[in-house]
Amino acid sequence: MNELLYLKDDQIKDLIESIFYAYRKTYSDPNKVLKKYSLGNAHHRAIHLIERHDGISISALLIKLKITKQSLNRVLRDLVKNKAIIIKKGESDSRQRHVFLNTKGKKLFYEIFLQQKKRIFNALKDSDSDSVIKFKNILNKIINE
Amino acid sequence: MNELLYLKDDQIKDLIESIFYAYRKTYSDPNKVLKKYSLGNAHHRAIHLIERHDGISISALLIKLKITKQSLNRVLRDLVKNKAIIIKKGESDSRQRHVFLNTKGKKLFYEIFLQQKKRIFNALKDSDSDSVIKFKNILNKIINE
DNA sequence: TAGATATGTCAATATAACTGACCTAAATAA
DNA sequence: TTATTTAGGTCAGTTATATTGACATATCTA
Repeated sequence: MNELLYLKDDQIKDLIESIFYAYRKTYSDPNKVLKKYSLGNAHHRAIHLIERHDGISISALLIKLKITKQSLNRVLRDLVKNKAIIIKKGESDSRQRHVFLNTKGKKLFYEIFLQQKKRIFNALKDSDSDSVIKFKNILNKIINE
Repeated sequence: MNELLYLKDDQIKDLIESIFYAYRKTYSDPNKVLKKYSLGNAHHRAIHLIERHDGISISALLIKLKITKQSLNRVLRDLVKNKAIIIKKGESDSRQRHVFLNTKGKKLFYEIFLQQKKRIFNALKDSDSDSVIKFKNILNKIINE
């Protein structure tokens, strides 16, 4: 199958490199904001997931973040200290904890997100919806492969 | 401009999340291989760049990796110990060092690359070249934004 | 009631980065 | 030629983020 130009080894090497750069740039944009709040990338990823999944449980966070509960605990402790999140006992199952952004956390999330959004928005604004759909599609294929 | 569906905040949040997952998956595939050689992700990124830019200088590596020379030095020392690279003095400017993969390094690179290639190849093999071109295009726009 | 589940925590360690200070050798400009 | 800049190396200490392993506590379920 390697006869296709875009599937030659060198093209795939380039893509692998580009995926790294796209990740690094997208996730370093908010560093100044994070520093202002004395938070790091680990906190950023947690905040992102909590915003996307309001009331997410600890175990669900662990699965998405793929870190140990000891690591997650440090991150959540910092965020509680920072008054960015609140953790509530589950109602149906009180062993579970559900994590929510509070007002300060939401403000923080949007401050972070704004930095990242700029880059993505500017990259996409001149592309047609077909390009964007194909982009998402391939990204998802890479993830789910 | 926010009236376009694919540029709504939630869509952009999804994309930012997907970029992270695509990076994480692509770069965790070779972990078993790396562990076998007692190397980590830092070594992987260096090896990748050295393969792509044979004879690259220390300063060029520093710029691409965006790490300090103290960090890079540790990585290169490990790779020299591992007999994966050789470092030669520059001919025209003997202050400079040029880094090359040797036979063992090339073998190691391809072993690592094979793991990553599988994922990318399978993700792309059913896409037409137009999709792949658009994918690359947007990835590059994100990087160069 | 016994066992499984969800979570928390203590302690030690690893990895990969950082800052800051200082050093050598070689190239280049005054 | 001397002074300065450049390319790179190194010592020491620190930080961020993760790990493993052991153990504790509620709470749910069979």
